This record gives sequence, C-alpha cells and structure tokens, in this order.
Amino acid sequence: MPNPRGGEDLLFLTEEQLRQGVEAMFFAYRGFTADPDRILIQMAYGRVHHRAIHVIKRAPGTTVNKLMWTLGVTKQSLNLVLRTLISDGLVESRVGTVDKRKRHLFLTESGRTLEARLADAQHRRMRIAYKTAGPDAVAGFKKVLEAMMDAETRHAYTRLKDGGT
Amino acid sequence: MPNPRGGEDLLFLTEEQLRQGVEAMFFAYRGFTADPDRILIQMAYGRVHHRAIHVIKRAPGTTVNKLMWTLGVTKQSLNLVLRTLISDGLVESRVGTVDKRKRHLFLTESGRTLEARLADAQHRRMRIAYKTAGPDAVAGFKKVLEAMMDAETRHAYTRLKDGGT
DNA sequence: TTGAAATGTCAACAAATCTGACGTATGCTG
DNA sequence: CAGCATACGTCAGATTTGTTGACATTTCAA
Repeated sequence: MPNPRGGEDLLFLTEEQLRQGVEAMFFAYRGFTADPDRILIQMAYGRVHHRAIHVIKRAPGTTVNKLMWTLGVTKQSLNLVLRTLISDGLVESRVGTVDKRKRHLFLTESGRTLEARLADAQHRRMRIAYKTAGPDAVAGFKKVLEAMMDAETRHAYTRLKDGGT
Repeated sequence: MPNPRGGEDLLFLTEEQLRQGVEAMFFAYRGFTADPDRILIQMAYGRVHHRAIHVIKRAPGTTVNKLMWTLGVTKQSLNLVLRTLISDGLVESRVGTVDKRKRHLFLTESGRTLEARLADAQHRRMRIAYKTAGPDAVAGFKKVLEAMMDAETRHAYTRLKDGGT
C-alpha cells in the first residue's frame, strides 16, 4: 500500500499510528515492570531498592552522592533505602581510601543473588519478546527507544551501551 | 557478523543485549512520560488524571466502574480525581438513559483541549523518534512491545488497536 | 417488596517522598 | 592550625497519593 504522494513518512505518521504507539508503550512498560515488582513486594522493597541494586551492580563502588543523583531522590530517601539494604546484608558500604568521607557501595553475595533474580525475571520476558519478534524487530525496537530518550539521557545511555564506565 | 554456530537467536540473546534492552526501556519510558508530566504538574494533576482523560477520550461514555477497572484504582481514588476533573469543567458526567444508576463520562470542550495538549506533547516526541528511526524500525518497535505485554493486556490492546470499541 | 448494583462521600490509615535542621568526620586552603 | 566546604547520616514534620472501611442514595430487577 504505497502512499501516492510518496514519502514513507506520510504513510505511517498518522495520529492513529502515534496513538497506538503510546498505548503500546504504556502497556508494554507495565508488563515490563510487573515481574520484578512481584518479587520486590514479597521483600517489602520498592522500586528505589530495585533501581539502587541495579545501579550498584552496574557501577560497583558508586558513592552515595552519585547514586542519589542517578536515582533522582533526596539523600534522606536514599538513606532509608540504603539502610535497609545494608542491614539486610545485600549492600556493603566501604569507606573510601583516597577520600575517607565517601562511601563506596558494593553488592554482597546475597545482593548479587537478588539482583540476578530480579534481572532474570525481567530478562525472561524480554527474551521471549525478542524471540517472538525476531532480530530485525529488536533492532528497530532499540532504535526507536533510543530516539525517544531525552538528549542527555541518550548520551549517557550510549556511553553506557558502548562500553564506557 | 554472522554467528558461527548459526541461529540468529544466539546472535542477539546475550545477557548484555538483554540488559541493554532493559536500560533502553527504562530511559525511553522516562522520556516518554516527561513531556505530559510537565503539563500536568502545572495543573496540579497527576497521572491518574491523565489516564482518566485519555481513556474517556478513547471510549466516550464509559461508566465509572469501567474506568475504575481500567485505571486499576479504587472507587474512592477515582472519585477524587473525577470530582476535580468535573468541577474543573473538563469532564461531564451524564446519567444513563437505559440504566439511570450509571454515569457516563465524556470530555467537555476544555477536556478535549487538554487531552489534545497532552497527546501532542507525547506525540511530538514519538513522531520524532519514529522519523529518526524509520518505518521498519517502527514496525519492529511495535512488534517487540506487543510481545512484551501481559497476555490479557495484549488481547485488550489488540482489540483496541484493530478498531474495537 | 426486597435485595443487589452503581455511585458518591467521609474518615482513618499507610507508603513513599520531600523539606528542614543538625551532627560528625574528613578534606582543602590559606 | 583555623575555618570553611564536602560527604554522609539521621530525626522530625509535612505532603502526596492511594487504600480500606463504613454508610447513604438512587435505581434496577426478581
């Protein structure tokens, strides 16, 4: 069904297509978070716990300040979360060697275990989605998602993706 | 870079690829909600207001019960939201003709205006992402998103997408 | 008539965050 | 060393947002 006036753009950028995109995004995200959420609820943890664990896993040794910034929460909120994670033995806080004011955060063994459980729950769904949709679809999926991020976020993400620290 | 052991699956289903997908999904969703959120904050509205407006736009005449169910909130929470929307003149509640116990919800002129503003904010970003990524990518994007939904959600979504009421 | 359904509302409670105010340890600078 | 800034931890109070429970009203339906 080629568009008579040419330009593939005109072919798919109808309001209806966009609306569908919005809906798809909404429902997919809900599914995307559902599995780890079930695990977290059992442990009386929230999404900030999840995010914190995730970030510490990705960037071991992060300081409290960086984590605050990354998660976009206040020191007080983060502290509440960190306190439980630490007292539950999932996160370890080591005094900095060069700057003793700083606390560097690491996952403990149990921390890594929980992280793996959470990641698995999320990966399972994503793996199935990827397999169902196929490699080409996945490439398109990522392309659109990247284009949808905020510019600054995209830069950080790209750096992350392409192997930076 | 073909995979020596064949099977395209093996090519892209590495943990690293999955992790990237998770990150991409997270950041993209954040960008995706950022623009309408800015508008809502100004009006002291929350996401439930947004969702309610969205749903009423999509299915004019919905009843309170259906809306409750769709939004996944309690009657009391919804009522709080609806009360403000109605008193702000964005939503109209009409007594049912066949069943007078039911209230059917519609957007007023102002309601449609706000809905359009919110949708525009969201569509703008999506349009740009679509244009940047191209039609093939968009097809893949939707394919993966659909595969990522919960099964029940996907059914509802597909029905919605394919023109059901 | 009588019980159920659909809605509206009040009050108490709960979770998650935020702001503000301090306190401690440490680093840096003159 | 003195003095100020930085990094972190914590307590208290307020807010936001949503929940549960209880109850009233109107209307439907057997």
